[in-house]
Amino acid sequence: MPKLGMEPVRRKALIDAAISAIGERGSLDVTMSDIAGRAGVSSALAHHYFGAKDELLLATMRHLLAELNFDMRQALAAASSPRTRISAAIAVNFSEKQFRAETIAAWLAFYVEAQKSAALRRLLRVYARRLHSNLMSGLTPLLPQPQADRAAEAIAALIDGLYIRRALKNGAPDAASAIALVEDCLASKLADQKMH
Amino acid sequence: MPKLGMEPVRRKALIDAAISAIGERGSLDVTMSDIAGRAGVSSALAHHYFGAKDELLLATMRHLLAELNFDMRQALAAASSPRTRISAAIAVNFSEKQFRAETIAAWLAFYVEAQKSAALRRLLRVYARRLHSNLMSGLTPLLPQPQADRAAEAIAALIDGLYIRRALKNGAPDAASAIALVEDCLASKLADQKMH
DNA sequence: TTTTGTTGATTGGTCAGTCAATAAAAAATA
DNA sequence: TATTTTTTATTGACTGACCAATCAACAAAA
Repeated sequence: MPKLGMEPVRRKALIDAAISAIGERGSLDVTMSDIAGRAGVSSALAHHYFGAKDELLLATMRHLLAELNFDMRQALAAASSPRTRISAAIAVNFSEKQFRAETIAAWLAFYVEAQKSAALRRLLRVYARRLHSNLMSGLTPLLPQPQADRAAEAIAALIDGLYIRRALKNGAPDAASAIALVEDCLASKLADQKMH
Repeated sequence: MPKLGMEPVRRKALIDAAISAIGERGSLDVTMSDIAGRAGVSSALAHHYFGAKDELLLATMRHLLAELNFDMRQALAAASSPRTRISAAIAVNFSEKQFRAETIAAWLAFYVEAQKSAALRRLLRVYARRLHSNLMSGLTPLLPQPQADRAAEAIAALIDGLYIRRALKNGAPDAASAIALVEDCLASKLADQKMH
């Protein structure tokens, strides 16, 4: 039985600690010491494994993105029809794991930071493109191309908007009503199409 | 002719400088020196008039809010029917003056900061409530209460979402397509209602 | 004995906020 | 009007705190 090195363990712990710290503070200006402290190690060690703060933050964002992507694939795999694919793609963003004060705050903070960091901006664009294409895979069978495209755009904007607005409220996030709002908008668009 | 004191002049200049600095950097971590420098004064003077950085930032947010409010009143006054009131309330958010990279970045940064600062959070809630009620004044004559409420919620979230997504793109903001997207969503909802 | 893991101490830089000093304008006084 | 006094406007220089990043040293495994 090969003993694992400490590196992956520490990296994971530090990334988790970073999410927690960012979520609590609500922004990216958390100190390496704070993050390292939460992970139970010294700040020197965080530097040892990640080199610089930017890298740790970037890795953290990548982690968030990867988790969302994983959940998304899983949800889509379970959906059998185009219509359920759309709903699945929407629901993932408001799942128990994603739609938490901590995660929401982190996403938001990264959005802001993306204006400074080209690397982050690139990552967020990847996410945007993926969401769009996932939505499109369900929408194109139901709507003509231009409408489908516009619907996907609207849904994506709605999701981001609900995230940002959620950040202003206090108390536990209400995923159900958020989903209902998006679904309602989608239903309108689909019904609208059928009329003609 | 009473000579005006310098105070209001400096305050205005510093607030403008703050917006410019925040917009350029894309976040609130701008230095007092930077802001003061843009306004052509020393950082000591900025402290003299505003006391602390927080206060300057708060005043800046208040300024942004007041301007939006002013534009909104003007736009609503020119609208004669409920339907045009809704469109006016939407369009203001994407007007030449509001929907600029600089202003968008500042709004976004303030949203994030609001998670730390209760005072900012309160201000943003005022804005949210105002937008909601302005939208409702146009929506209630056209939709039953619960649908109107939901539509207002959706429109508000869409606007915020389009702001945040806009911040990720580069190049000039495309107000026209943003408005079209929101209007399209609204049209769907109104048509949807008529069907029943 | 080499590699891996870990830290305390240190450094260099940045920045908010303070303060004493100065200049300029206004008001009060002679 | 000419003068002193007070108020307003402004700054350079400084301080105290904080923090990312480095490094030499130590411990523990391999």
